Amino acid sequence: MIRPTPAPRATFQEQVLDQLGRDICAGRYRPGEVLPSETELCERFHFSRIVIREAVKSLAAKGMLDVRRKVGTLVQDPAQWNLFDPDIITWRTQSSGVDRTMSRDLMELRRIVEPAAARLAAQRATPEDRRNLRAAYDAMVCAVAGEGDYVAADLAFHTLVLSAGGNQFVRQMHVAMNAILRGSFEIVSQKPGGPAFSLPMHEALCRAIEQGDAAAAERASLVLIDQADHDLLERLDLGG
Amino acid sequence: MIRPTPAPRATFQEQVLDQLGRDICAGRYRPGEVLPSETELCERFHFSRIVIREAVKSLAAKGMLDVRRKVGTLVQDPAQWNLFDPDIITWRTQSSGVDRTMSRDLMELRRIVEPAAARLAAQRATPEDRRNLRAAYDAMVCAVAGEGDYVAADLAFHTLVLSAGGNQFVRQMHVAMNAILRGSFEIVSQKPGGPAFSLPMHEALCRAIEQGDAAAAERASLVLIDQADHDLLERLDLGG
DNA sequence: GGTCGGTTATTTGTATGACGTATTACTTTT
DNA sequence: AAAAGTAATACGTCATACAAATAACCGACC
Repeated sequence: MIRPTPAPRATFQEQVLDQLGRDICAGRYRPGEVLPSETELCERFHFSRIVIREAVKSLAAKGMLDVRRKVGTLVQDPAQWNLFDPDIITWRTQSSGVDRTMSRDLMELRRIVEPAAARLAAQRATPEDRRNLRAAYDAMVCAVAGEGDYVAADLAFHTLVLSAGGNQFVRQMHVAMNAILRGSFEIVSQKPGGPAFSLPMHEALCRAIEQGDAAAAERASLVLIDQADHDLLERLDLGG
Repeated sequence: MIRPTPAPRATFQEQVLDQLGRDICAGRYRPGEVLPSETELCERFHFSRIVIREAVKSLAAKGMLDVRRKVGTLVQDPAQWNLFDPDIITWRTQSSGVDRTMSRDLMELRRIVEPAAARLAAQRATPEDRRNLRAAYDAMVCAVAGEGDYVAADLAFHTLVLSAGGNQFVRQMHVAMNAILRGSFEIVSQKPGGPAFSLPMHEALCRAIEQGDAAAAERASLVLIDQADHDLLERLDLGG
């Protein structure tokens, strides 16, 4: 379901944006370097200046580039990038396959945010949130039974947990979180009995949020994270 | 030190970008609405299409707009915006003066992230990080003694705490965090003896990180947050 | 010799006019 | 009434030209 290349007939700007974004995330242009001049990029891509300029502007808006007259467009230090930007996350995960540092940072982020999000969800989830969460859990059960995509169902469940607390900044992190969750769930789904084993704790988390039990929700979330970290570290130590 | 209007001779695109960003954050264009067409915006701003288009592209890159052929450019739902984008944070804080929901969400975010960041900092800060942190604390002491800007010094200190853990995603949140910290510190700095009162707990946090005592760092951070929340809630209840 | 000041070259910024293209909405036909 | 065709519309792209900022160079003067 992932589309490695840009949509077949996206606009030219989108194609250039995607290519440059990938190039930078893959390190083909390094921080501090200057990109080729607009005219040179025009020649390379065989597009007009407008197309190149608007792509560059988009990357600058994401904090990846700093464009200055007479000097050119500089690649910014990754600390300046909008790391929660969905495009940047996509490019980074596709290019370097989520490098070791990013994996560690994302695992830490999850451990910091998800239990707190579960707490908030238990305290504040609306009836609709609770229904959606239960529906997402049911979809996971179906997936385990062979009906549907397990990884997608698990991702949807965790995204809902982040949303249900009603905190806009917590919800915003779901794209970044998905990057590490996906890796984790793919490992689980490849283990014989992996998905089935993870179901009970998801059920516990779902029930705790439904019943408004913040402490139980936080505990359940932490157990899931312990399991996931165990799986991921195993894979990382093997040089995955 | 805050510049309410765009820099006097910024490029035209930057002026338009800034104006449109402000307009959207202030609710003068609501989610789901379509912006005026490019030609109409040209007339309003008295700039050429290129200027308008590049400004719109930048906003689209930040997730605020969705531009479609034949239909126009739609204002996206705030859930789609890159809420951690520095520009968006600036526009939101300047336009609505940090509304109640945003304040609540930022306070929660701080309570979730900062104690964990303090933990990480205690565990992993480099010698340079520790020196910088101590220097920032010393600057706060000077500010309390009348030498310098207390709010700026306090902001710098907390930014360093977020950075010292070495987690790129945690560090990235410092701009959002500053939005709520600034409000908090301004209250403190207006209270007689407020800054002086807050110094000892900052010292404790600084020392805990220097000594690698993660639990103490987390505790100190939480105490500071309790104090800040108390101040902020007091102000909010007064309809601030 | 070194510093100051002006000149030049390079790179992005802006303007204009024209045409391409996707998509909605309307109209016509069956 | 449904389907097919058509027209209108708003963004997408191109080519060219010139403006403006600024880094780098060079010469004059102290």
